[in-house]
Amino acid sequence: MKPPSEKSAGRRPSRPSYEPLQPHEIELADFFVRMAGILGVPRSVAEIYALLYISSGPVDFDHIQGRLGISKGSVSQGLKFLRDHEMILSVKEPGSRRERWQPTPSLAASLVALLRSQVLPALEQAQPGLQRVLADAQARGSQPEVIERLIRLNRWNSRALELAPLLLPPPGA
Amino acid sequence: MKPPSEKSAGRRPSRPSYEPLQPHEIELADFFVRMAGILGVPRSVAEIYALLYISSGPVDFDHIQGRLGISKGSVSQGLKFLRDHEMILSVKEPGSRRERWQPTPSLAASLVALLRSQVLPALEQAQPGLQRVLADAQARGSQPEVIERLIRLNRWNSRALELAPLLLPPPGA
DNA sequence: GCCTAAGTTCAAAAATTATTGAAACATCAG
DNA sequence: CTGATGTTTCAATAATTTTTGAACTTAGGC
Repeated sequence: MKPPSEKSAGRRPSRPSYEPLQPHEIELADFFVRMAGILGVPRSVAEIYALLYISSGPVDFDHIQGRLGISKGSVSQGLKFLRDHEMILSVKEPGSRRERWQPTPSLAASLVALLRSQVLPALEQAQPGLQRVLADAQARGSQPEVIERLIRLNRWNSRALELAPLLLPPPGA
Repeated sequence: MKPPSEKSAGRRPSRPSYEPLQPHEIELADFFVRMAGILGVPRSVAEIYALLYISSGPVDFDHIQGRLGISKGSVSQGLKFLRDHEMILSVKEPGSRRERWQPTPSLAASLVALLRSQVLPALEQAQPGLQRVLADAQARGSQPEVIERLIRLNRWNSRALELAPLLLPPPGA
């Protein structure tokens, strides 16, 4: 059913063969997967983050692929996502091209950044449109109730855009 | 290309034929669709909400189906979702079985409720698991760094659960 | 109490999103 | 330079989610 003697043996590990996640690691991964799901972040990305989160010290590409049992492509894309959202950091070793990854210090900051990156563009892009919708409704003499709703929506949008930069400035700070 | 005289004519509208969304309505719908997308709420649900939001007075089932050009099933499921999350209210007319729908007064409250309904169950279910993961890590003498992370994660979870009821009490208030 | 309008359900189809893996690319140790 | 290692890309496939529509249920007007 499976090729014998996968783990021990003093041979050079040309294809190292990684252990699958342990029960306690799976538990944590499930938690991250669920939370990520709420924001539409794919399972594989959450699993990668969970693995880094519960590992002592930085983890490299092949370990991630091996322990999670996912493809190179998924690992690459998952790391890209986490990198882009500043949720992980790479630690370069001296004599090796290999990158090793660990979570950024603050999960809270990571989450805020992630939310920002999803919500802000939507708010920004919507701004002119929403104003137009309101003007339109006023021009065509819609019911006061509708006008009132649209005014509130515009106010919300503006306030959110004003507040956003305070939450976490885009570059450094 | 299209059957002539769809709109006027004094005939009884046995199959009323509804207008598709106007440009300004589409604009608003797009906004809601994008925002909903962030939380994984389907397009059709967001569209229904947008239609109610921009309409003067309550809207009935057939209007929703007609104006959005979607199936009965989608309308039914969409309304169920919005009902379940207390985002819409029905207004019953006297001599008719037909229900007519309008948004609840506060979109803000609706959003908070929606978030709650997604996040809370995840936090609650995770609680014992996360505690177990931490205990496990301590038992097996993991790196202090990992232990520290897991402690913070547990604290977060607990605090979120404590704070949640304050945000919006489940029944009335 | 029927009978029909109003709405729901749910299995199948369509649409969307995530994952894979092979080929292309980039980088740096030698 | 060069070659092998480490990573990315992306078209194809797999998995998941959403929508449809026809059959079913329910409620209330007559």
